[in-house]
Amino acid sequence: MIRNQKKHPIADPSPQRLREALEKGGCRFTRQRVAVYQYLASVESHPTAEEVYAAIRPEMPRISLATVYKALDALVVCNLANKLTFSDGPARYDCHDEAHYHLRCVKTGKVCDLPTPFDPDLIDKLDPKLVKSLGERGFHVTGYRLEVLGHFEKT
Amino acid sequence: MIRNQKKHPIADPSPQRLREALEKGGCRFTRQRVAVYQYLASVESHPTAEEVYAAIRPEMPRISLATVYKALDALVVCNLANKLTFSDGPARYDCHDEAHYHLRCVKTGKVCDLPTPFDPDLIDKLDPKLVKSLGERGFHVTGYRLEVLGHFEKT
DNA sequence: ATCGATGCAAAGCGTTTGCAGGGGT
DNA sequence: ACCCCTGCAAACGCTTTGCATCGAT
Repeated sequence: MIRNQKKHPIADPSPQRLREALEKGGCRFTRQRVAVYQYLASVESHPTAEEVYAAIRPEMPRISLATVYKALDALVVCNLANKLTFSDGPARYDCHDEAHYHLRCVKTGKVCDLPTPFDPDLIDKLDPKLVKSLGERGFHVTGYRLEVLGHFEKT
Repeated sequence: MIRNQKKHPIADPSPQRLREALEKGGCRFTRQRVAVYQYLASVESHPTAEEVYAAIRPEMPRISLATVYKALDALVVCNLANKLTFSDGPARYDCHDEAHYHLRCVKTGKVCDLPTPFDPDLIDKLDPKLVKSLGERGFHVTGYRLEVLGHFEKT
């Protein structure tokens, strides 16, 4: 049984909750992180760091792309966001509260969520001994990630 | 049912078969591609382009890294190899015929194969209507990827 | 006051591309 | 002879880093 499958209890974009979660993770509460987090919470898509940067700049013109990367890292560390990283192209981020599967277009790199219910025990169903045997070797399984790959018929 | 889940019918490193597969894919048969392919077929690991380059250089000192990348691309195009891309770190290649799952350490980014048998029909088992309903929307599913995530107990 | 975070620029890494010359068909 | 492939170097895209300053605690 996989415990601690990534969940994101705080999809609420309110700064108070963000503050608590950042502090719990040992990170400071800053304007830049509020902006990044609120943007992430406001969109359905899974934006890249560049897209977050472009979206935030109009209201915060002096923010740097490096800061966006660092803010996104902080959110991931504090378990406020996911970094989706097993594809070509730039990493994408989300801060939704339910674990879910993703659909990725191998031609454009775009990602969207699948409606399929997430099964926290899928790994055990695939291989009932796996998590235990990895544990015996010192590897602690915290979750898994599944992407369905394909493309739209027309080029 | 997912069709064309990556299979590699030609794991045989013989140049004759390589030649046929390259020609079928519209690619020329060259010494460099033979070297890359034979090295890939000779190892258990999933080497990076750099590793292939380093392994081949002693016997072919004038080969360039760019050529290794292009040769690997040609093998992938001709369905002779797989390209495995993970977020952190370089792409890795294999030319074995079995798809498999991966284990990734969220702290170090290291990836290794899992012994768990690959189930080509997993998506249908998770959600029997998904592939069909995506097809009706013009999305052609070609495969899926699954990574088990975690870390070693001690940092 | 402390020490992490910011913003800028520059470097880093893996990969791709432009081009002149070489090699497969 | 054709045109793809090679090898070199330079550029590329994404991300991280070094450093002086700023700002949250």
